[in-house]
Amino acid sequence: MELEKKLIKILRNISILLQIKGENIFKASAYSNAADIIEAMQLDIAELVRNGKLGEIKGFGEALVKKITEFVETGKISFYEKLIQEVPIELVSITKIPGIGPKKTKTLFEQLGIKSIDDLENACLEGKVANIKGFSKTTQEIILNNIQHIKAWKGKKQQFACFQEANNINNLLKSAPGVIEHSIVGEMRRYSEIISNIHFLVSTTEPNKVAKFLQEKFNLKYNNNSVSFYTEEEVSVTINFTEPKNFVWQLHNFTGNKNYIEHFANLFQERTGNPFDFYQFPLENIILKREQQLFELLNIQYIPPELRENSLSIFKAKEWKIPVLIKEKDLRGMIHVHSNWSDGFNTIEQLAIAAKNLGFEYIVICDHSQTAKYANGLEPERVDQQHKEIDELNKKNLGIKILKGIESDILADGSLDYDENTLKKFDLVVASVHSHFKMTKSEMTRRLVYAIMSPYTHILGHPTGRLLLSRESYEVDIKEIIDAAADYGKIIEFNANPYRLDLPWEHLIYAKEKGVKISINPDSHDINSLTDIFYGVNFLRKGWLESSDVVNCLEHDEFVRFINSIGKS
DNA sequence: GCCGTTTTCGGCCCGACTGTTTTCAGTCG
Repeated sequence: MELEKKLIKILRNISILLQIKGENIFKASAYSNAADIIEAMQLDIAELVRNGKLGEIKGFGEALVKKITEFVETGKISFYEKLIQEVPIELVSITKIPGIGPKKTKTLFEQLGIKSIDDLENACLEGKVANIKGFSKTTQEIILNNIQHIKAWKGKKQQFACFQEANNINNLLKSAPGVIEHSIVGEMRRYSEIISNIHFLVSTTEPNKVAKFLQEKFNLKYNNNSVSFYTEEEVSVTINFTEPKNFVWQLHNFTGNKNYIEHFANLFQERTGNPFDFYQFPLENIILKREQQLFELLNIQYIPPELRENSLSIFKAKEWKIPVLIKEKDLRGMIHVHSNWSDGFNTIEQLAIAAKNLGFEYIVICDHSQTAKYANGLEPERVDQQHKEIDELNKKNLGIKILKGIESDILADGSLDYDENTLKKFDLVVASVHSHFKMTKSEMTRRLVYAIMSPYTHILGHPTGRLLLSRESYEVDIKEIIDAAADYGKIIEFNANPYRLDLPWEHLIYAKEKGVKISINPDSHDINSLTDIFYGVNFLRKGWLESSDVVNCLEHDEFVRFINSIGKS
C-alpha cells in the first residue's frame, strides 16, 4: 500500500495546488475525488494499471488514467512536477489552517511572499496580514490562534496512524541481535487516542550491540540505557534497554502514565515496606516473570494496560472491582453505516454482506438526512425508495438483518431533520450535529438536550464533534448531555471513526456511572472501514465499559425490543 | 477533469456562516 499512499498524497496536493492557481473547482475536485476512491476502496493501483482496468472505475477518465499509469511506471507524474515549479508545494500546508483556503493562501503568497506556516506566523506577529485587503486585525488574531493549535499538534499522531511504524520497529527488534525480549509500552500500550512517542522496552545484556544494529537503520541518539530517533513520518520513537531481571518491572512502569505510577508507587511502599524504584525491582529475592505477579504481590486485582491512566484503576483494583471489559467478539450489531444512497461508496447489499462476513447479525443503515445536501442527504421520497430496497434485500435472506436507520442532522434549534410522518418510518434515528458549530456553550447544550428529548431520537451521534488533531470539540456541557440521556433513556454513540473516537473515554466513565447505554458505531462510508468498530473497542475498554453497557452486544431480537422501548415511556 | 449523452459540451456542489463589506467572496461541512 506504500505506492497508493504516495499517489493519494500527490493527487490531493494537485487538487489543492490547482485551486490555489485558480483553476476550475470541479477540475481540482476530480483529483481529490480520485484520491478518496483509491483510499476508500483500497484499490491496487499497480494491478489495475497492468490489466488496463483502471479506466473502468467511475471517477477515472482518460487524463487520470494516463497520469496514474505514468506514476506506476516511473514513480513520478510530470504534470505534478511541472505544477510545483509554478506553485510552491509548501503552500499546501497553509491551506490546512482553519479559515484559510486556497484563495487566501494565494493572496498571502502574492502580496507578502508567505510560503510556510512560520512565514505566516511572523507576518501576523508583525501586523502585516491585517493590512491586506480582505483581511483584518480579527482575522490576523484568529490565524495566530489557529497556528498555535497546529503547532501544539505537531509531532503527534492518532493511534491508528502509528500502527504501521510501531509494527515495523517491532519486526526489526525481533531480528535484532542481542534482544532477548521486547514489548511496546507507554501511550501505544495504554491505547491513548493521540500518540506523541512510540515507546519500546528491550530486555538485553548487550545494549551496545542492539544500539549499533539500530544505528544502521536510523539516525539515532544513544544515551546509556535508551535510544531515540524520528521515523520517516516524523514520529518520535524511544527504545529503553533493561537487564532481563528488571524487564517485567519496567514493562509495568513504562506502561502506566505519571499519575498512575505515582499512586502505584505509594501503594507498593505501603504494602511491601520497600521504597519504590522505577528502574530496579526493589525485592531482590523475587524475579517477576509476568505482570500479573506484581499485582498478586500487592494483593490487588490485575489492571489491564488501557486502564493505567490514573488513581481510579488502583482504587478499584484494591477493592477487586475492575470489571470484565468488553471484547471484539461480544459485538453483534453494526450500527450507523452510510451507503451510496448518500455519501457512501458501497451499496446496501455490499455493506450487509461485508458486515455478515465480519460476524455481525444485523446492520443499521444510517445515511445522511435531507439538510446535508453536500453529502447527498435523503429527501422524504428517497427515504421511501431506500426502505423499499431494504425490504427487498431482507426478503432475499442474506444471512444478516438490515434495519432502516437515518443519521438525522440536528438543526440549529435542536429539532430533527424530518417531519413526524417521515421520522416514524425509521427503525432507528441517530441524531448528530453537522453544522452551526460555533454556538455558545449554553446554546449548544440546550440544542443537544432538545434533540435528546425528541421521542424519535434513539442515539446521540458523535457527541462532542471533535476531530483528533484537526478540530476541537464544540463548546458543550457534556455532563449535562449525559445527564439528559440518562433522564430520557437515550443511547449515546461512541463513534469509532479513528479521527473521531467520540465520546472521549473520560466521559464514557461518567456515562457508565449514570447508567447510559453506549452504541459503538463505525460511521463508515465503505466496506473497508466497517472494521473501525473493532479498533474502537479498545477505547470502550479504556472507558471501563463491559458488554452489558453496549447495545451492539444485544442479539437482534433483544436489540429491536430495546430500540422500540426508547421514547415510548 | 469526469460524466453522460438528444455525441460534443454543459453540469457537476448546495447553503449557511463569517468577516468584511455596503452587496459579497471565501470557507466549510
